[in-house]
Amino acid sequence: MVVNNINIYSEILRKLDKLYPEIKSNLNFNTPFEFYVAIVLAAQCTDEKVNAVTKELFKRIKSFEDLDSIPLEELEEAIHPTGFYHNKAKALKEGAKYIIKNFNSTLPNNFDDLIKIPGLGRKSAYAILGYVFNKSAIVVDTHVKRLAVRLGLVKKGDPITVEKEIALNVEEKDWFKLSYMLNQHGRLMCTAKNPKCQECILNDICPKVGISKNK
DNA sequence: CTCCCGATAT
DNA sequence: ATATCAGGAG
Repeated sequence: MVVNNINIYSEILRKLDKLYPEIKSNLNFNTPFEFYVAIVLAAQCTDEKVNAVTKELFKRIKSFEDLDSIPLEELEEAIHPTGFYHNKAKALKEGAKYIIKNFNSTLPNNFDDLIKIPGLGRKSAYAILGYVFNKSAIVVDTHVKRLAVRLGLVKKGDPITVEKEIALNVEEKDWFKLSYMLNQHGRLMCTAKNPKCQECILNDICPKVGISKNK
């Protein structure tokens, strides 16, 4: 523990907690199955676009069996606006098959099983653990990665480094909350382009204030 | 590392 | 016209 120095992690947690007191996914879902579909579609896509698509899609598919049996072309058409639709449709159907066969049609609640499912990488697996099963998880998406670099928490922004660094410096009970708050702050304030540094609650502890003025 | 897609910004 | 943004697979 550093004594004569502020802990940047507790400062971030304290400040961002005022802005984002409640953890709520930006993806709309009512069941574990729906979150699984939504998180696969969310790859390289905004949550808003995913929600626009799933609103209708969830009326037609309600289980991994439904997903397994829906014709590929029909699924591709339904998810088209989320981009990468060939990949995603294939991933969803292969994932559904895998879950039916290996996990008795039930979404697993542990990382080692989730990461085996075709189409789920680390970010999606941890998002499922956090949002669906309320387990501790560090969800490192592009926003969390960007903020971790800008705030100087890591030098290298690859997701595993960010995960390790947060795990090392933050109590486990705050892992999911911290990654959630960094995600929200990245979406709303510390945007990729033209971050609003002047209005940012973290601008007193951020080494990168004014970044928008440069390239 | 490249490929996968498309909307929006510049 | 070209750049940027949003993960995973091979």
